[in-house]
Amino acid sequence: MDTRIIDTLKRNQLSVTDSRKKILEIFLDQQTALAHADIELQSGEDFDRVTIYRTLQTFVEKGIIHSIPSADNSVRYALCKDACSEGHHHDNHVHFMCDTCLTTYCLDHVIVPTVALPEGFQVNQVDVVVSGKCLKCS
Amino acid sequence: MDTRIIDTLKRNQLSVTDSRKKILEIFLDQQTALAHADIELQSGEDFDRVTIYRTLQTFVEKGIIHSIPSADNSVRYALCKDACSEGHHHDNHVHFMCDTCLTTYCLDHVIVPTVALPEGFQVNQVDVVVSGKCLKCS
DNA sequence: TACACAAATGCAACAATGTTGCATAATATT
DNA sequence: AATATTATGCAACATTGTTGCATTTGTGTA
Repeated sequence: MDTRIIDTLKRNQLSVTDSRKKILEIFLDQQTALAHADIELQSGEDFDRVTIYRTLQTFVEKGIIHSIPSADNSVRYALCKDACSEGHHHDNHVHFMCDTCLTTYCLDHVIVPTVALPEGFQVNQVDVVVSGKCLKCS
Repeated sequence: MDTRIIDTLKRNQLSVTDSRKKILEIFLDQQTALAHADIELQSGEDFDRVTIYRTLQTFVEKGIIHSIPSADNSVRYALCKDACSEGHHHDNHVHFMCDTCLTTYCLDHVIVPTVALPEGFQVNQVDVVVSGKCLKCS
C-alpha cells in the first residue's frame, strides 16, 4: 500500500516525491535485484535517467537499498530487509546470480560465514555472490 | 623473465604479440588486482583501448586471469595462481578491497567456505569480496 | 629466409553508462 | 498561502565498452 512507501521515505527524512515513490514501489513489488536499466524500463520512462541515478544513490545512503557486486559491470540493487542504518549496511545474506537468465536473488536465509582474514586487514563488509543456475533455469 | 611470459601465452595457444606480452608482464609484476584503466595507464598508452579490452577478454577465456566482482562498477582482474582450465575458473580464494585506497588483493590462503544454498539452486562459482581497511591504510 | 595464411591490432564510429551545473518545478515549513 | 528548501529535468559532457573493417603482425611451411 501507499502508506508503507510514504512511511519509509519519511522515516528516512526524505521528501516524498513521485520518482521516489515509484522507484520504491518497484523495489517492493520485486523479489529480485534490479539494475539501473531495469528501473528505467519499469518506471515507464517517466523519469529522467539522472533522477534515477540520484534516487538510487540516495536510497543506498539512507540504507533503504543495498548494492550487489557483480563481475559484469552491472551493479544491481535490492531492498534492505532489516534495518540498515544510514551509511552502514549489514545485509549479511548471500546473493545469487543466475548465469542463464541473469536474475539476481537475495537469499535472505543463507547466512554469510565469517571469514578469517590475515593480520592487519580490518573487515567492514563481506559480500558473497554465488553464480550458477537458478530454480527456473535448471 | 621473458621466457615465463612467452611460455604462458604458448601454453594457452595464443600467438605472442607485443600487447599480450606487455599486459601479462604488468600482471606478473603486480601483487594486486587491476582494472582496465590501470592497465591503460601502466602500459604507457602504447596500445589501443580496444586491444586492451580484447586482450583481457582473451586472458579471462583462457583462464590466465580472473575477474573480481565489485560494487562500484569497476571490474578488476588478477592472475589465476593455479591452473584455471579454459572456460572454468576455480580461484576459490577471498578477495579484499580496501575502502580507503581501493586496492584489491587476492588473499590466496583464505579459503572460501562452502555455502549451503536452498533446494534448486545449482552453484557454479562462489565469489567472496571483503571490504574494509588494508594493511597499509590502518 | 621468404611466402602465404591466419590472427591481432588500430582506427573510426558508435552505443551505453555515468556525472555535473543550473534553471525550473515540486515539496515542506511557517 | 507564501516562502525557503529540495528534487527534478535538461543539456552538455566524460567515461566506458562495442563493432566492423582495413592494415599490420605473427605463425607455420616451403
